[in-house]
Amino acid sequence: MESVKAVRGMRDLLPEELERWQSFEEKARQLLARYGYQEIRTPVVEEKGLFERSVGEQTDIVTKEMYTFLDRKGRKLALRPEGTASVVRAYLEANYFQKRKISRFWYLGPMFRYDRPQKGRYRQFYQLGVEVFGGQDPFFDVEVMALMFYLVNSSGVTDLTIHLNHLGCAQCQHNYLGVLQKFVRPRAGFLCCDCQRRLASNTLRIFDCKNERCAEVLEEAPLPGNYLCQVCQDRYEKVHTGLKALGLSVFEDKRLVRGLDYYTGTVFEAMTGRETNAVAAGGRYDTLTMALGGPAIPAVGFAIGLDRLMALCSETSSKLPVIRAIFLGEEARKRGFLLLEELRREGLRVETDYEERPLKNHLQTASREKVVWCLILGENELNREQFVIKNMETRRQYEISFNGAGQKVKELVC
RNA sequence: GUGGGUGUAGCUCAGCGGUUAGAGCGCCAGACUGUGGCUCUGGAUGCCGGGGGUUCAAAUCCCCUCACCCACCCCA
Repeated sequence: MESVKAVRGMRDLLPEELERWQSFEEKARQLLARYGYQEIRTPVVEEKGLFERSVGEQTDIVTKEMYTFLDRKGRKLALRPEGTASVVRAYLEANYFQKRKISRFWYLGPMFRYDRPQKGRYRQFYQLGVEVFGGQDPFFDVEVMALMFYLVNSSGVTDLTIHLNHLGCAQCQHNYLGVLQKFVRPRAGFLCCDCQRRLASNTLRIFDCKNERCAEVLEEAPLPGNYLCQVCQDRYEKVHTGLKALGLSVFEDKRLVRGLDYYTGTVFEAMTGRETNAVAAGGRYDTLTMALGGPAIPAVGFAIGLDRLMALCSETSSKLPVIRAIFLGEEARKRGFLLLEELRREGLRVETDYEERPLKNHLQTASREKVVWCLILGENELNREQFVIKNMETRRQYEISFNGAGQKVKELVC
């Protein structure tokens, strides 16, 4: 019979790998708490329309990468392809904008996109994201980027550069698009077919094209940064100097644009030396709350691609030392079982296979599995009301009496 | 969605029309009855990814399919 396998693009996170994830998540939670961010959990399933209205009806994400389906009542639903839309929806639905001036949220969870699977790209992937609502000041942008920087840093990936650009407010964007189209239209014939398509649907994205001829054509093209109004220009300057003041590595990338429609103003990506893909990215989206039927609330946020980040870092977690218990004889086994419970209550990690095998055999197994501490309990020890703790690396042994065993073992191994 | 590569033992891979499909590592047993990593001896391994075809004969050639990897695309 054919065996059942994980669905294409989906994968199991097995314990060995999860250790890295959990260790990172622990540090991330602490960091986020210190910046005053609160966790929010939104459903994996949303109305399809939510993403059409936020991510953008013409974007690839919405037109060809969403998992959509009808439920039994014929509702058009979708597995979320990203996190921001849901958080904005929840923020509006819970009326946070009436309760307090500034709201800071973070989330972590699976997102779904029907992409072709590749390294660091899965159909179910994980993002840790951050969103701030109610703040217009450029310091919010800086705060959020600093947080992104330090979060990524805490994973052990330290060769980070923030690529920074500013797309301008709605008015700047409108003005600039006119200029850009006037420039590109006469040269459209020289662009690749992907870019021809982008021209109509998502003009800004032509700057992302890696095709050499397109790059050549766009060499002379007007850039969004040069068509900013005075207010946007000032804001951009403040963001840039703010990041520099923190000593973060920043690269001003005048050609940086983003794939989601909702970005306005500041946009940024976290790049590492080893990867061409960004490991985290985000930006300001001051008009999104309105697009989803709410009041105008300025907001800024980012998301970290955890699958990519975890593939990059070699996190070493400080785990509890493992104590492997070995019992010789039935009496020792019975008494030992109680001893293990006692040690666990002290917070120690102890395990055993309960098997009746020669001591040599047990030690060999432990040695192969790189277990550092063995607990040995046989008749000899039982008669003296004690047991043996052996360090497999130094080969030293310690005799410990049952009385107050937990504390003594703890001192020894921790 | 487009193009290319790879699927053989638990792992890394060799075999590329012709005996019963191999190596290294790992695994199991023994030498060695309460003290391990070394050594020696012996042992088990497999729908050769799946389906179809060509052939006297297919892991090997052809077609289809599935999965993984790489690049594009997309994006974090």
